[in-house]
Amino acid sequence: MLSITEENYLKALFRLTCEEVGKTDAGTNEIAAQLDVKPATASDMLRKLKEKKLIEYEKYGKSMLTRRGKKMAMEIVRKHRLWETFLYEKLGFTWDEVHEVAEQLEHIQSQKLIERLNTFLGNPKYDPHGDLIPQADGEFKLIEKKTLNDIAEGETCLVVGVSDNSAEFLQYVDGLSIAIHRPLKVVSRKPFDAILEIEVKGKRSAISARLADHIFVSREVKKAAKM
Amino acid sequence: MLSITEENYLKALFRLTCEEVGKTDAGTNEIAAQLDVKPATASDMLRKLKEKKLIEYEKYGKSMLTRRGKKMAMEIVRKHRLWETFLYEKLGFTWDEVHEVAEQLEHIQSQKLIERLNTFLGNPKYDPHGDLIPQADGEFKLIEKKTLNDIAEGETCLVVGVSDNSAEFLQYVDGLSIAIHRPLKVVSRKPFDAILEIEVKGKRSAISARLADHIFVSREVKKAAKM
DNA sequence: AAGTTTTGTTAGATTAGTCTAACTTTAATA
DNA sequence: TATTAAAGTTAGACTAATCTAACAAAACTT
Repeated sequence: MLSITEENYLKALFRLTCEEVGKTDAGTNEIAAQLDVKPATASDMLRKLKEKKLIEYEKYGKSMLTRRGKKMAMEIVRKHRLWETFLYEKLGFTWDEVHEVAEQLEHIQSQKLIERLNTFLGNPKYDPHGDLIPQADGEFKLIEKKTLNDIAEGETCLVVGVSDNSAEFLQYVDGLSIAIHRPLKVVSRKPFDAILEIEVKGKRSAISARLADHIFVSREVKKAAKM
Repeated sequence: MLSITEENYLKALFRLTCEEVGKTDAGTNEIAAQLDVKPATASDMLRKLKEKKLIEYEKYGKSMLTRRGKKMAMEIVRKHRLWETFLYEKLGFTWDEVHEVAEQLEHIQSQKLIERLNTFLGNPKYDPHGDLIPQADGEFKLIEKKTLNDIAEGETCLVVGVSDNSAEFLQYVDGLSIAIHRPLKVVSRKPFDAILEIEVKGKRSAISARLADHIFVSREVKKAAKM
């Protein structure tokens, strides 16, 4: 049985090294920053996780999850996202409120609970942020993420997620009516000052390219149906 | 903000000193036993809780909650029982399974979560064990508990709760078809060997007076309707 | 009332997770 | 390549919660 702290290290490693295509390992400082602890603390814990064969790690080297560590990390991420879905769908929490509470709920130990919750929610595939929920059998499809910056002028896309889960950011995008599974049109872009003009639900706003980089989108929407 | 351990001490004190009429304070050994720690450990923590003005305690004396400590303890008990109700009502957990998981869920910190959960469950008054759920405003009606041993031969009563939440006990009473809000008839009793013959849902069983002491019952049921 | 048992406390050790400060290794750059 | 900067580690200290062992106080019991 892992401690809550150990679970958090595995989750951080999963986010940093597995979730996106291309990434494979993470440095100690990067891991420490993700968990908001000092590098010394992370260094120590990485040594312990290596002992437990949950990560691959050599002194002064980068870290990555072992098969076993990845499996456990995905179970935690699965719990986190199922709880987020519960809070959003059943208790009416908003997009930006769910993360903080799910950070606590994800550590509840009960196999039965999580499977019942999954059934209760109707086997959801995505959480309220549009992130894929790992399945009980360990299945998890990696998605090549495309951001708002990849969308050409005049094109409409579908928002599928965000890469910044801070309450500040989530509230900000909510203020622009940006939401999961909602179409978004890139009206125009000014590359040199890096500002995009966008339209969501008939409402136009400006967004910086730096922020647009945190908004993941999927396929173009040819017929901007219910905008 | 209290630690999980501190919350558990407050909850133990609430159970031992507040929940039933008559009880007002608890000894160190009793508290240690409730929490499954050594008396030395409890002694130390009682000193700390006194520092924080959550309990009244003097060296070598008995302990009781202060007004502030009691309020916090009741919030934890409220959370515990709301989660038990959720697990039972919404996720189909059985009577004897809910306690263990609720022990973890009760420590989740989110005012909003617990109020939304309460609404979602339709403002329940009792948990699946028949125990009263403390209300958000701090209201909590003490109930004079009457046990199966207080019921005369030939009389029928209504089961309202149990005082032993161990999985073993809950499974045992479940095996006798004893359940909350279900009528139970005391067919006969043999005072000297302390065995009661009871009838639930037309099924007769024998139960020792020692175990009967852990089964709380309410008013007699004159017409044993749907037995 | 004296002795014994029960109850409760104190002291010192242990573990997990964190920190700071000092040090080492690796990478970047002039 | 020599120096500097960045990244990472080690050592030592701290806190919270626990334990065991030894001690002290209170409560029974003749």
